[in-house]
Amino acid sequence: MMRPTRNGAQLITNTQGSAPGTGPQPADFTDVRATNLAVVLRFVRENAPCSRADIAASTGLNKATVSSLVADLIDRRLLRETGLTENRVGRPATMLVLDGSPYAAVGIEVNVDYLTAVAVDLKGEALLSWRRAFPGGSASSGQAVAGIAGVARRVVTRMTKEARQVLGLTVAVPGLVDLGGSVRLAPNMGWRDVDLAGDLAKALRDPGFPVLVDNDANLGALAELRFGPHGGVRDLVYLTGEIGVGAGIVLDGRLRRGGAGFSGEIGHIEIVPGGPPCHCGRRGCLEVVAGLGALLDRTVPGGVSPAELEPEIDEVVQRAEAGDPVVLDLLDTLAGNLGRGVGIVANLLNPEVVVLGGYYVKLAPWILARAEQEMLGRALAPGGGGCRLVVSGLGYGAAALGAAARVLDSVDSGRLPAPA
Amino acid sequence: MMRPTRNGAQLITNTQGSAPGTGPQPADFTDVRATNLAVVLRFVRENAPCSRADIAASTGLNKATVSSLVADLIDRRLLRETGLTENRVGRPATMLVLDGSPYAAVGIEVNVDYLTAVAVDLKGEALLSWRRAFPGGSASSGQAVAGIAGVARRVVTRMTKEARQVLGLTVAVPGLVDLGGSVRLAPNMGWRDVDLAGDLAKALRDPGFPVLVDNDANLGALAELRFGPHGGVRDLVYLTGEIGVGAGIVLDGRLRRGGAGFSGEIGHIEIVPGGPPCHCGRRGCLEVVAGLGALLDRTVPGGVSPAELEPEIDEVVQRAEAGDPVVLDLLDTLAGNLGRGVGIVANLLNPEVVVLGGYYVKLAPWILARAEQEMLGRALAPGGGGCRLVVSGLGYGAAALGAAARVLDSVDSGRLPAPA
DNA sequence: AGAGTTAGTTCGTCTAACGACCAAACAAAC
DNA sequence: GTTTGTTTGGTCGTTAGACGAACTAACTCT
Repeated sequence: MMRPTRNGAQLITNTQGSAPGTGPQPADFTDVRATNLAVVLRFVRENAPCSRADIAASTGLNKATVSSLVADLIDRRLLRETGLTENRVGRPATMLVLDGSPYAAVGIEVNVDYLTAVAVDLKGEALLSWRRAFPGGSASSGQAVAGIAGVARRVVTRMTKEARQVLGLTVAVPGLVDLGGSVRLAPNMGWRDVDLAGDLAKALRDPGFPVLVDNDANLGALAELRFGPHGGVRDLVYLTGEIGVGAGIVLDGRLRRGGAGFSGEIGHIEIVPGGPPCHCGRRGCLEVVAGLGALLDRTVPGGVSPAELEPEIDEVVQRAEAGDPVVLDLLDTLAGNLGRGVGIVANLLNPEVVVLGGYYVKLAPWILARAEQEMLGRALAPGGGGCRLVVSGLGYGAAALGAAARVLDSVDSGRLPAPA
Repeated sequence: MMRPTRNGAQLITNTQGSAPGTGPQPADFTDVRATNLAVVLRFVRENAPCSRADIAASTGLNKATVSSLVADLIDRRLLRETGLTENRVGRPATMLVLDGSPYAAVGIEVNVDYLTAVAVDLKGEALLSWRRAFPGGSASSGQAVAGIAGVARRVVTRMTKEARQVLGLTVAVPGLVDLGGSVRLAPNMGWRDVDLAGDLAKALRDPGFPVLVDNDANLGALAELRFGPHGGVRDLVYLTGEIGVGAGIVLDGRLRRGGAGFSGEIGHIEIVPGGPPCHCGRRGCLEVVAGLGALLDRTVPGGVSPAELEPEIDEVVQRAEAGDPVVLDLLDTLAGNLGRGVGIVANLLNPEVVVLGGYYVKLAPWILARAEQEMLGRALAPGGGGCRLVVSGLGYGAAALGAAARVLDSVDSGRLPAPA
């Protein structure tokens, strides 16, 4: 059997908050070990249950090496042996699966009116999913930090009761988050320059696990990458459909945050020159012509209150289902503008998939086709360069799920818990 | 002294045309060696002349390891020892520099009317720079391949005469190039689905070095990254200013080509809805409102002929220098539209630098300030998220230079020539 | 001359991948 | 049942190569 080719390889580092410009890191044996442990872990995640022999055959690693790596992963309680295979020629194989019981990854999504917390095990299966009211828009950032920390503590104690070790906590915030986990600007929350990652770590008093903060669209993209139906996709853009619109950009399999961490601000791209004014001070931003604010302003009497977005969207859906021509027309216009934004993304980034998330999911029946058609008509590459426009199937907690996925990603890329 | 932190590391592969979806590659000792050889090579490139001790101190590698790695690189004729240091306390250091003499990297830039070939040594210093007329727009793709191959052969024999081994050849093409080096669409050249990389390799009959093809904007970005004055920048966008406008996108230190290789098609983003028609069939594309066609159509009687772009631009420059209000007004409008395009890039990708290349360089005195102001006014992040708009200093052969740089990049990332 | 300082090499240690071999455990053929 | 073949997974010795410590070399300064 042919061994998979070993190409020229290069080491990359993947930490939030590591000193920039330190240049390329040299490699030593521990890096090889970490890489191979991660390779085996990911293989089992994607092919469980599987045997050591399967791993060796598929990855090209030596059988002896695989045995050693698997033993290490079992020591660290990341893998578990299950039963043997039966009714096959030859010695039966002992099957391996991810051990779901000892660990938890926690994600919290902060929003204007509510707060979602999820915990998942190594397999990505949900352990808990809480959603509660949260006066994010009206509270001070200090109060908000206290509130988030409170929820985080409750999740952690719950996990501890289940005898699980928390591997990490990531918080999703709708706004500009820099690479150190500071929230530079979150207009809807009324935040500016809040060191959320630092403050949370302080509030949790040496939690023993990393606390990270990231943009909600970025984490939505990670959620799609891990939990969505996009097998093997390496280039994906996720769009949040809320009052604001944000993009999470994955290229070559990893989030691309830009120089300062502020990539994905598609909501303030000018789509309609001289169009309606945006709260950001400009006009015709994607957000005001394809966000939900514009839609609800014209369908809901008395304007939009962020705290009651969901029932208002539901009303729009009902009226659309009933065939209300005013609503259908507004949705069509929104879809057209959204498609223009997606067209820009397709031309500039050539992703394989653009995923619509947030409230766009509920509106999909009336906007997806038009938006896709608009995108395809605007992309220079024939057929949009292979770009598909699809709807997220992850529901509301997508960013929270992505926040947990970010913790799992750091495990997958070599940051393993120590053996017992 | 503190040793640089070793973060979790992950192996990535970096070949054009490697089978997709093969998953993460496991690492072995040869990968460690290749990585560290590349680390030393890059360090010397950036810090030459330097001693073994310098390398060890800065990279964190052990002195003994550095000695071994340097010996290997000298065997491969990539490094060379120069004189000793003098007048310093302690034993004098033997200084190391890149060995410029044994190798050459070749880049060829194909254009509608001309063809640029450059060869550089390991240091990136130019060995030759040819520019000759080339009936690209009017010839069949077969004739074009023959023409390019002819130039390539002449460059190779010239290099061979200088006792240099050619490490690789990259060809820059203005158009959509897929990940296998096929030109899918090059409107200005009149090409569609030309397997340029394959055809060239065939025409050169087993050349003994890799032949790659890439988009001109992508390679322009690589040229800026390597030869431009942007030390340490990891997120950069390069804009070609020709009749068409293209973008090369570098995020996290590497080109991001998108799912099919078609990223960077900024020229056909709609900037002015309902604006002037573009040859692509749409209206108001960036290319028609900020490309050179629009400018020249209105300043040069009788329209634009691609073959005579340069003198026509020179005339525009002269009239601008003379204060011609019509020209100044047109340039201001162009700058405004360009700035809107750059604003989109800044919002979506948050690069540290956007570099204007091509003929934008000549026009910079009249467009740079306005375009930057427009971009800054459109970026959501304060101060454009740190994004600067600058002018390329590389001159016309930028894409050809970038094509050669791509060859050097593959060396830098571990694809070293074998020892003698 | 001797002390101090810095550069680079040598040597032994250690990690971890690899190849070859082997025992265990089964199915199928006899 | 016995034998044969197949597959799994482990053991053992080899090997690549990074690392640390000790050592030698070559200079400056006093």
